[in-house]
Amino acid sequence: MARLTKNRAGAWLAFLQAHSKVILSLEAEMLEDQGLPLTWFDILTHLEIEPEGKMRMQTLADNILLSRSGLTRLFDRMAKEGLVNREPCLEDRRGTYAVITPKGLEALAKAKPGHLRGIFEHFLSKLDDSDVDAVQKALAKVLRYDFSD
Amino acid sequence: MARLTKNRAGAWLAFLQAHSKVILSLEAEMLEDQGLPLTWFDILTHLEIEPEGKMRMQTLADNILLSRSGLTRLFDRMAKEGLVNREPCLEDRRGTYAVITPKGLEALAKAKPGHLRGIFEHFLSKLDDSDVDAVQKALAKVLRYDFSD
DNA sequence: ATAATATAATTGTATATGCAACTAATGTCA
DNA sequence: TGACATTAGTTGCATATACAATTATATTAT
Repeated sequence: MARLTKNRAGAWLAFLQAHSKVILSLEAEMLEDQGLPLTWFDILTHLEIEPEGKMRMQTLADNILLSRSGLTRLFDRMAKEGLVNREPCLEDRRGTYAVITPKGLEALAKAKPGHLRGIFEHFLSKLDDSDVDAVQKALAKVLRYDFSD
Repeated sequence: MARLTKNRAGAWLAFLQAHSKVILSLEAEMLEDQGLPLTWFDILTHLEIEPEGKMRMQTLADNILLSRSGLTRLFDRMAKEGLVNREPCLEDRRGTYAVITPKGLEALAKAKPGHLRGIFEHFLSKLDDSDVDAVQKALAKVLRYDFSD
């Protein structure tokens, strides 16, 4: 294992702290301005990009990194607000589709611009183009699947 | 507001996903190998670096980004395991010091090498020196306090 | 074809966390 | 100095999440 130099420790700390700072801001703003928890926004976003606005529960849970039971409850809460709905899955009758409703699409459309503005305000606007490229390139390596894992 | 180019979106997504991936791995390993939740490790680390191994509850809560009530309960759980203790604060009798115990120091010392190894394995080892510098520099800008906020 | 196994989603239960209310101590200002 | 506001910490209550068990359906092996 290589040495933990000052630069490496600095990069790691900056990574942790920057994430906390930015996410806390975005969460607070989303809740304040739209009355939506960020997880709700996340779900709506994932459903919207699907061709028919629907996705299997399991896949959705994987996408947002939540346990299946966690998703079940979260989804219940969102359904109670009319933002999403369950639909039986005909191909596999064990399964359920998570579907975004018109009201969900509307809430998402309303929330998106502010969220995007927040991402700029708290993150992107602080970086010049070369920073953006460097961060993207470096963190893509972190994400890359590695056989030695 | 500037345009959301493909590169910018990519950097933002990589940032989110890299953080999730790395933190989930580190959390799982810490719990698996040491029986410590990562938040516990965090608390112990913050206390250890204090001159006398102690810190006011409020300050500690701020440092680990937890509500005061959240810390009260978390600290109770850790105290029940003997890793930390409360001490009255003589200068301000409303206050309480959070103190790390010998057992806490021991647990921390035992857990540190593995955690460090994890940070290398999941994050630092994927980056070359120029990545490290670039990430550190870019994310330091994100953290910088900005008067236009 | 059928028995054994695996998978999708939900539910029971335990844990973790935040907000608001509360208590005790401190600070302030008129 | 003494009433009022502020601060530190804890507790009651509501919410969010995970793990294990459960139910219903699908897949596999013989």
